[in-house]
Amino acid sequence: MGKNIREIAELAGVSIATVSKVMNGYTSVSAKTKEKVMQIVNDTGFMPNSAARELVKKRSMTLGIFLTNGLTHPFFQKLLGGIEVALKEKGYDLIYLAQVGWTSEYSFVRHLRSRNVEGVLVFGFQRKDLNFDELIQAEIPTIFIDLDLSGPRSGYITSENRQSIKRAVDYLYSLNHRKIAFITGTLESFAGRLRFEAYRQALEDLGLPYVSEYVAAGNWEKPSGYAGTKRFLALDDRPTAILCSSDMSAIGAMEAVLDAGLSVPDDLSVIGFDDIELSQHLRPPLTTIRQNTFQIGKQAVELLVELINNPNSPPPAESIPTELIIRDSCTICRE
Amino acid sequence: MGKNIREIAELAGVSIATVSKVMNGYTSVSAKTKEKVMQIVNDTGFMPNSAARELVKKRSMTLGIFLTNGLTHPFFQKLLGGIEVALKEKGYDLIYLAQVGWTSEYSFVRHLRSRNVEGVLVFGFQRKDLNFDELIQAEIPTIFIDLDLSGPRSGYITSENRQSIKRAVDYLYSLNHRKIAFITGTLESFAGRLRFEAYRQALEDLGLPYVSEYVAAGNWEKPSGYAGTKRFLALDDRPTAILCSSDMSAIGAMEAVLDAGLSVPDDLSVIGFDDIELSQHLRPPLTTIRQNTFQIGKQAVELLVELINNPNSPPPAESIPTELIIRDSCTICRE
DNA sequence: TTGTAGGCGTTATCAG
DNA sequence: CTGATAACGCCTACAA
Repeated sequence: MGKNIREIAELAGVSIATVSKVMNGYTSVSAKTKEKVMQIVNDTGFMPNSAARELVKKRSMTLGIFLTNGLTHPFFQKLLGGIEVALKEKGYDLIYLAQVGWTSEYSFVRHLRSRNVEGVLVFGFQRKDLNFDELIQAEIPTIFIDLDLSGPRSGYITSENRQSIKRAVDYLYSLNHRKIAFITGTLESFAGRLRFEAYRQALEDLGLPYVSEYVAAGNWEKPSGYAGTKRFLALDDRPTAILCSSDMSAIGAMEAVLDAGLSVPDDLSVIGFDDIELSQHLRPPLTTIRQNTFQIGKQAVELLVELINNPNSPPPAESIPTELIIRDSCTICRE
Repeated sequence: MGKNIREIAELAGVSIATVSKVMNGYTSVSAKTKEKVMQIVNDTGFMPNSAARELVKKRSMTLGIFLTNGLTHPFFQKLLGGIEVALKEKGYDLIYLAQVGWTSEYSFVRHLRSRNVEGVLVFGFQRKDLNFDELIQAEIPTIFIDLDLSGPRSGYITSENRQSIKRAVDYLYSLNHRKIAFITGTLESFAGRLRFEAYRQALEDLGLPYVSEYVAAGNWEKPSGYAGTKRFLALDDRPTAILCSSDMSAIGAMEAVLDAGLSVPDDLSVIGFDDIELSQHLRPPLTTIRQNTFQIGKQAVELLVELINNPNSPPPAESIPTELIIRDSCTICRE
């Protein structure tokens, strides 16, 4: 069934070395022998055993992926799409290690090494989730997605959070809003912190006061948006717009407004962050900041491969631009 | 950095054979040497090179996965949860072969073999999509998910479509509905056909007539649900409930009802199939049939491993029960 | 242009 | 109980 290089060599009437040369595209093979070998190779469907090749070449053409389990967020889907495309381009396969657990005796890093994984993609984690030091210190090329970690052989990639938030605040401002509330994401996360900081900064840039009542701590999820908004609505001096750190929390915000007998956008404008599939189907369709998730995935792989091939390339720290998608959840403030 | 077995042997002052024996849990090693070796192993973080091991043992402890839309498949994430658990249990890793299309010169099967993949999970395909014969005939252990294909070394696993649909129809019936419309999934697909058949059967079981105007051919997607429902609404004798083959088409159905100035569930009850994340956030929250995706993933791996380890185990054909999640999109029919 | 042979890191057989 | 040593399938100097 599984033929090996020796059998191919025999069938073609040449030596093993010659077959190997043909398979690896060496030029020092006469056209005639090359053709003869290829003939056999195609007939038999021969393909070199990757384990054997790995052993001698010390390259597995395999990238590892390490993600939080159970994350069904649409964000990850698109990310994977981008990863896949780049994988094809670069000729790598992707292995998912059913880790025995990060801390166990057989650590993740050991597993990676044992599998000869050339590089790793990490996403869905927050800084405090795990001790990534071991991975970084192992100097296995690594790209963290949405997590600002780096080391001699690792770096990160993320959406341009700062600019995005600023643009959204500016947009609201241009719509005459002056009382802009904010619902944070998880503040333990890189993106959550950054977006919050950016909100404060954007306010300051516009000469708007920072009002702590206008900020609600959230966790990306819908209920936190709902709860925060409810609190905003109970204020004497209500905000006129709410900027949310995620679409899901924006959806919660919209529901809270609705449940209070008010309208989006007439009584309150709402902006989300992500542009998940659902957002365009909402009523009203949600104005939001679209992350170029596909691009993030694609570049993550490209950066990783660069890191692999170039041992002294500096730790990457890439930001991917976002886009403000204007739909119908914001309107001019008439106050 | 990456120590090999020889260095471990030297450090421990034993032969490589002994180290190997310790690593593989042989009993023919004295407690003392074993301890000494383990000491070094733990200190150095040594783990045998899997490529070398693979070469001699002819087992890669690797399972492959093959998905329709690649990594982007919507259910992949959910499936992965279950897969991961079983993977851990069984000690396998999962590899995604990105560098190859099904039809290319270097076929999928060749890649699988070259990578020494022990078994494959196939997901998201319809029968006509590809010629799976090559895979089946290659006798590489395979589990098809939601596709009723099998061979000497392959079988399938799926949700219990029949029962699920029957339960939904019965539920509608218990709510006094007698005119129950149906939006099909792609009829080329295994699940699509089965669900449709089950709908007819359920009607018959209840002594309800089959009305062809109450059936719209869909393709799982939202627009097909929208279009079908629009047609239903134009009927003189409108149905009072719509059973959809997927949540997405149910969402389309709900929108069509809304756009017609009617209400769900007061004017029309709607049921979906899948219980995607989005469904609980709809207004009204969608009553739907939840697939136990986790369990499917988990069992798929378990069946596969069984197939791998037991060459003459019969082709599996497993059905995983579903659950009717009752939310607010159905109500009692007052006609 | 072709072939020979050593070595990649392990496991497994078989003597000691 | 321990240790040589021959595979495993392939790549790559080096020799012919």
